[in-house]
Amino acid sequence: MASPSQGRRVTVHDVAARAGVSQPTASLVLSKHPRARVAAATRQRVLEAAAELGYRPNVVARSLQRRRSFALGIIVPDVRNPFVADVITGAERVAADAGYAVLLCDQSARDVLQHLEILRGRQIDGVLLDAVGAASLPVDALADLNVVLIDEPSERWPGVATDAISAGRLVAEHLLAHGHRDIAFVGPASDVHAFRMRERGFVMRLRDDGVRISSERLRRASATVAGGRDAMRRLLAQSPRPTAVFCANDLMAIGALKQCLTSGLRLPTDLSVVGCDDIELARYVTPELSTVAIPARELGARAARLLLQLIENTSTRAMSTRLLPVRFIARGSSGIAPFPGAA
Amino acid sequence: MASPSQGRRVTVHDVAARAGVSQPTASLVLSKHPRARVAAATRQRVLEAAAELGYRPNVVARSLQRRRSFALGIIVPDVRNPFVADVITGAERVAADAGYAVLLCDQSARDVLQHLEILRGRQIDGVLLDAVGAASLPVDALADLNVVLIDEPSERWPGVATDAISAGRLVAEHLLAHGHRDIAFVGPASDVHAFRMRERGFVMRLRDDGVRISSERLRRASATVAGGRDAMRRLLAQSPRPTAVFCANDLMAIGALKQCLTSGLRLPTDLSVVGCDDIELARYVTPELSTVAIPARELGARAARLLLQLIENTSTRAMSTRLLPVRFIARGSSGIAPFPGAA
DNA sequence: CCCCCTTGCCAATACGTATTAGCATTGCAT
DNA sequence: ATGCAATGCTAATACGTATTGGCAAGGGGG
Repeated sequence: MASPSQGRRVTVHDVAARAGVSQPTASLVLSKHPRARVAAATRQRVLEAAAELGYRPNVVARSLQRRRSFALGIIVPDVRNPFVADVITGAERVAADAGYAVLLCDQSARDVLQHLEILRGRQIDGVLLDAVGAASLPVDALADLNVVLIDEPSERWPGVATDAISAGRLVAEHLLAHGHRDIAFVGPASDVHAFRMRERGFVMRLRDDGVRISSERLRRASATVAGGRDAMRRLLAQSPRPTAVFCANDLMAIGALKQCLTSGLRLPTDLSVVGCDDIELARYVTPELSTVAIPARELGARAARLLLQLIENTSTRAMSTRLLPVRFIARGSSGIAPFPGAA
Repeated sequence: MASPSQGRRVTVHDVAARAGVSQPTASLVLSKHPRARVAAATRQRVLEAAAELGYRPNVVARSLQRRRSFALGIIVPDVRNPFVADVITGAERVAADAGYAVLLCDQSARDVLQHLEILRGRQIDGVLLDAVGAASLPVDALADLNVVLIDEPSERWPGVATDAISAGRLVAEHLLAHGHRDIAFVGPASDVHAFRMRERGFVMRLRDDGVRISSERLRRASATVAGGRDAMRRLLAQSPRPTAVFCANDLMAIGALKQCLTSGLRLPTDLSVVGCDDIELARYVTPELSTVAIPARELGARAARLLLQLIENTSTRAMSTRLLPVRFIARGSSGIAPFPGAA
């Protein structure tokens, strides 16, 4: 059994010695594909010795030799965003099942370029980039790295994304169908593709019906509850106020919704608020938040699978970024537009 | 400048060659304490060569030699819990500033023991265990590892914790002061210390005032919104129903609160609900959630700092688990007990 | 002027694993 | 018997860095 806590860990050499074979032979048995040229009896002895000594391979040494670390990095804007947490969960699960470790790289701790340098130094096998403005990175920032972009389609790197344009469009259609014409949008100023596309899909679909969003109604805010709250405060100070507001993610929407209640408005009677992501808590605010369901876990899981394929070169160079479908979910925070001139 | 993307990365040997010194000398300059015995001119040449070649040390090789990986593991129950995400954020920040990478180990991907084995194999320098029932682990599971327990005081391992007993007590005092006598508790069945202590502080303080929680009023549920919602559904099915409910964390409280609204109850008129953690969203549900503020970021940050001290042996064997203070926050979800017999 | 001590550098080795090339041994067909 | 291929193992080396011990050169005190 495992030796209690000897000062020194047990290595292949120890196993080899106990099994009465050379180190390479032990290594062959313990590391390689099972079809390696080793006699059955020998293999048996090595495996027994390893078990008896409680041998655990030293991944660091293995990494040095194989020039592979069996670890992935995942760079995210902020773990505290529930959507991001879901993506991470999906990715970590897949990575773990494949025997890979996950290095968490939060942009609130270091910026992207620093994270990338660190990951390079650690001989990381691949990197997942979630909602990083990859387009705005220096050209060679991702050079010679296995990279999968999450929610950011690109010609240059493979990725997995959601159908963000549709997300925006679905919200627009919902609001138009409920008679809204004076509509506001709240979104981050970032160059994150998913946010930009949600906005674009939204704006374009509205335009198709002759509805324009005035610059007053277009509010930039950080992608957090506080950001949504502040943006909504500004919107409510306008007269007349819009009859509907689309926030680019649920956190902002929840902040916006809260601000409405604080200001004494009733939802959806006085105003409709719609978010995007369908984080779990969207169902738990009052009124429940209308939103667009984005398969976050699935997104993370697929991204991780794609990255593993790239790493293991199983891929047929499948650079095609497939778009995961999204689905509008009508809940209580949105409804029929109030009679014009009510503000 | 950095070479674009040569097949081979630049090593100390390359730097040494370009600087016209031996590899050990280059290594000496590039790795060691600045007071190493190297002539100023030589050091200068090496540094220049390194800069010109864009040298980045290979952390894997360094780890093998130093038997240190400059990486920490953090084992958490679930990244998707906002409280946990906050802890992680605090810890990662400190780790990053000290040059350590963070391996995320979510129990939804692997169980604790597996994570620990993986971390061992990676020659991890230390492990943060957040809300893991460390007491229930096999005795030698943490042997020869640098470990800091988060929110789980122990004689055997150093840790950082919050004053969970006080958290429970404060809630009890709040409810008692508002005239509540028929009180329920919702908490997980887990052996996580913080949860147990919140419960104990709560129950004991109530008992001091002669208030007991009947077994009917003591609901076990998973520490999620869904768990809180279901538990509350059960409580509301009881007749009479309690006048106040304390949920062991905010997620459960938000679920419980939502269930009340769904059932047509008004808060806090008909029922008081109190949570614990003060996650950001507690302020954004309606009514706003009364809760106990727990300094999650600080918790993570301190834990990481303590762990780094252990690793670098700077510590004066400070095993004393200090309790971070907590603070009750009264918001709209709790108030004066309804007139007895209203249910 | 010699000795010793300091300073500055390098040769050799270690860390633990994986891989390559090659040496015996065996079995089989000629 | 003899050549040849397959089989089973090992010696040697590599991965990139850090460390140990020691060798030369220089400087100061006797």
